Amino acid sequence: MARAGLSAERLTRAGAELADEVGFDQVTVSALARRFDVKVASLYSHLKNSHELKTRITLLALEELADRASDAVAGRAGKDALTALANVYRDYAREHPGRYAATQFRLDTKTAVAVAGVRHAQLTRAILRGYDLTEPDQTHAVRLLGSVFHGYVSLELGGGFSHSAPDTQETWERALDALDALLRNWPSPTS
Amino acid sequence: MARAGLSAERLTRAGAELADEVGFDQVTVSALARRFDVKVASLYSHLKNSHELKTRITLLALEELADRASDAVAGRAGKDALTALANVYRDYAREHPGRYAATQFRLDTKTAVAVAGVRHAQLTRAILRGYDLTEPDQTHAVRLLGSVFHGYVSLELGGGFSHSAPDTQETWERALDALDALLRNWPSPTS
DNA sequence: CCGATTTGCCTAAAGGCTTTAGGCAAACTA
DNA sequence: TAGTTTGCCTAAAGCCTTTAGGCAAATCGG
Repeated sequence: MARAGLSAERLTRAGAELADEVGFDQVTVSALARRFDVKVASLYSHLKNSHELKTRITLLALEELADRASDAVAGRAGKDALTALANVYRDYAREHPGRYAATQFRLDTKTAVAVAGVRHAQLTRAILRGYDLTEPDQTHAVRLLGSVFHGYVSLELGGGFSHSAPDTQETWERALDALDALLRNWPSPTS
Repeated sequence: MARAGLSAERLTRAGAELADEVGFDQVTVSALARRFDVKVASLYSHLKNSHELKTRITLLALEELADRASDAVAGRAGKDALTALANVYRDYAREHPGRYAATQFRLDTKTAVAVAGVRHAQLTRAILRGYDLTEPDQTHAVRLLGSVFHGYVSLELGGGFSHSAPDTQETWERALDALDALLRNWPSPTS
């Protein structure tokens, strides 16, 4: 009986594709086995359990996203960089909804979160070089940008801005205008 | 054999409590049956299926949240209202993580989304009366505020701002300062 | 080239969750 | 109080996860 050539990597990639097709929480070990035309138990030689599969997909997505983001901000600054980074997140979520959903998966491996999370934070921090912010404002700004990107993308993906006027594309552009203006003129604490 | 006095409402409330205790996606018909010390099949007289249970919990959470938000913005304006509204979302998420997670549950009943979503949008719109924005900027601002609130709360809840300095409370305050400044000085399109 | 070992996928089976069908007794209703 | 409705039950089927143990294919040492 010929071997299927399974491996944790192949399973993870296939799982990511599956997630994009049917949704991240429909990704199951069974479904993946069907996709490889293999018995379910066979996957357990490569994966500890269902949770590990999801974790791996999450990490894959976070890395892909960070790779794209790195490329996008390279050689850009200021609003140009801001827009490029923002669009990476938005486009990735639209192209790969399942993988994007995976990035919201709660990772228990604290270190894994750290590794992936830190890389994204650093990218965001990089685009702030074009603006005149010092610590701790820079950190506040990183968090705010992360919130806006993630929040917008999630709401749009989830149908939160249900097809009403004006166009969401326009809102997106105006939101980036607004963030740019904000970063160029960051307010001091009210206290 | 004494009756347990089940009903869709009681099950929904208990489901919401369960969600806060063990997480929204651990809410199962079985777990709920155990909680009422009743056989699983009994719940199917009150609920069409597992999906309906989750949908009901979602709607419950959205309403609770909107109720709190209504109270909070009543009689306030400008930054005061902005802060009050923002804190409602954040506090609710912290007090009721499971219910808050439920609000992200994808509702298929388009009308239900509409009902709940519209109410929240209107509340956000209400606080914008204290600022000088006209359409379509008002809508853009509503969406931006929604994104920030949702994005921040999700990331904080998911451990995205992993216990690093500076304090997330400080970031939250500075983010609200920033949004206030932005709304008082909303930029015109770049184009 | 071949026997020994490792590795990969398989069968088998147990346990959990969902959902449907049909039954009996408690609670309304007249 | 008799009849009807309603609520919870037992039973059973189907799908998913996970573990245990087996056989054959791939790999390696002589």
